[in-house]
Amino acid sequence: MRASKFHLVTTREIPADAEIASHQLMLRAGMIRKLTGGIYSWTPLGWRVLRKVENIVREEMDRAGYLEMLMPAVQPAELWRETGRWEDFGGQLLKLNDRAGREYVFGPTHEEVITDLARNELRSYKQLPITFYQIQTKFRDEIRPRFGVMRAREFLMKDAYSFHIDAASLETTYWEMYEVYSRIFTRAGLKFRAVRADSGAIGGSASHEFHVLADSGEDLIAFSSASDFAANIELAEAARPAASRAAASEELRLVATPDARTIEDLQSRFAVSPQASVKTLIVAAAAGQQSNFVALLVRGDHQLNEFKAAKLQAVAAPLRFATEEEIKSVMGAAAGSLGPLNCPIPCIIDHSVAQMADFVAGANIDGQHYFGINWERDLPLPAQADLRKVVEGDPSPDGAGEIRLARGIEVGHIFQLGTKYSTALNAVVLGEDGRSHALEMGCYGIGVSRIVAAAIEQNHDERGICWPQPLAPFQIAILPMNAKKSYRVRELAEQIYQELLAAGVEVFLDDRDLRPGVMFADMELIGIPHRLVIG
RNA sequence: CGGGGUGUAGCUCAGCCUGGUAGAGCACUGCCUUCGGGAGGCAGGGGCCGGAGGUUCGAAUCCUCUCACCCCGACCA
Repeated sequence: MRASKFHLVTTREIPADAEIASHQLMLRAGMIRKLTGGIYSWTPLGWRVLRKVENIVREEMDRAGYLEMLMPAVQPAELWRETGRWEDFGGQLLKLNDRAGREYVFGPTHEEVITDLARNELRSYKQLPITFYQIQTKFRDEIRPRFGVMRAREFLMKDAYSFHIDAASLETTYWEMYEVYSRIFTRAGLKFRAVRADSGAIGGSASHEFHVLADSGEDLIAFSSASDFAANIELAEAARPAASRAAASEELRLVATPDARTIEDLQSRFAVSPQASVKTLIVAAAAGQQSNFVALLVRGDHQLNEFKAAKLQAVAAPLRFATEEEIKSVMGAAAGSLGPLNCPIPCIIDHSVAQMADFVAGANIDGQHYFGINWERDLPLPAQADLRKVVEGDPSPDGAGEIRLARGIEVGHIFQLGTKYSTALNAVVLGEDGRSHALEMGCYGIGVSRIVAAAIEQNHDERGICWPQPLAPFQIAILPMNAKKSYRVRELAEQIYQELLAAGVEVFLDDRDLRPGVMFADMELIGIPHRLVIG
């Protein structure tokens, strides 16, 4: 490719609305242009990179024997009503009407369409297992699109769906897909980690996420220093403390703590270590509970894991924190002076709180704390649960090594769906036993366009993008210096360009007759790994 | 959706408080000089100051409404 023919438009200025490195660099390099909120055009340069990712994904999927196809982006509402997701998918679903007023959705995912296809195509267990996939534009009406193509509303996704006669076959393909995904991210030159995950709105049982590791990642992942345990922090369980509770050594006493509203205040003004204090959080209770609110207690140095809390039977899902007014009227004291002693609503305490002795907590009286609280002596031990986020240094839940934390960008997610969609859509096949069986189903996604941004997040420096070689738009740039004045430079550049082209190398000839510094800066910005300077 | 912020040239931003001929740098066009790390000079092109309404002799500037975008939160590949 010749630069003069490639519409390369780079800028020095950082666009004001780009927050993270990948978004800034993609705009500065001229890879993408925003059309409107969360919707982007890919320029010829950006498209080359996107296609690199797409091809790696396609090659590995094909190699595993999965079958590429293409499904419609626009899907009839009836299908979504059949599975209940017309409502359940929520505001993210982009709903459309045609001229007759018929309702459609622009596909955010394709379980409905593929399962409809499967119920019409698949008749016998002999056709199974089978895995279909497509690489296609999806639309999810994100509440808050941000970071360019990292969290766009319209994006390119590889989605795959497998069908099985039984759960064992599903599990086999699931782990096979796990390996295929690992190969894909390895081939793309990315540092990544697979973690156990919540299956969320897609539904199903087992699920893993694949994260590209980057400090700017929106997700926190926890993994073991010694074993292969790895989980999204939402899911990572805190190991039950092994030690038994220390004996009480202090008297219970009420202490005036005016203006001490936070754990930090207690620490700085009353020399109470966060490990010896308890945080009390008031959340809405699930419908039908004896009280409208529940108090959740975690140790002062810990943080509530809102996902774990929302899963508790007694707690309303989604989680809702009580407002200041609600706290005041229910507890009789303001946040900052709350605690388990004389607590008018049910308490649920984290396992680590159950281990505490001689601890400090609010007295449910404004400006007062109890010091020297001991379970079973001063008050009965309430219900316990795993409530907190794991922290660095916790023992790994599988017993091997300790927890480390890292930031990641979710680029892939695999699910064992089971029969959720096949049952809803009545997709069955005949088994060896001559009976109908609901299809066991798995689904597997990769955010193709997100990978481009994630690769930049993980691989850039102050001068620009440093593509892993398999994703680079070109492998080598030829930069002739001052070519206008030297026919030798021009001829040599042209000759080498032709030779590399003939050899099948993706070569970029900068024939723009610019000053050297400009060429160097541009090539470094767009991240061409190799550079041949002719002078 | 809740909270905060911003809309002036393709980009980054001044100007607004205190109303009076719309600006700078980068980018773009032409010419000259320069030429191995984002050059310099000269001459140019480019704006319904987000939109609508109002106040005023006069509005980018003041007022009202509206739209768009960005940031923080819940959601996700």
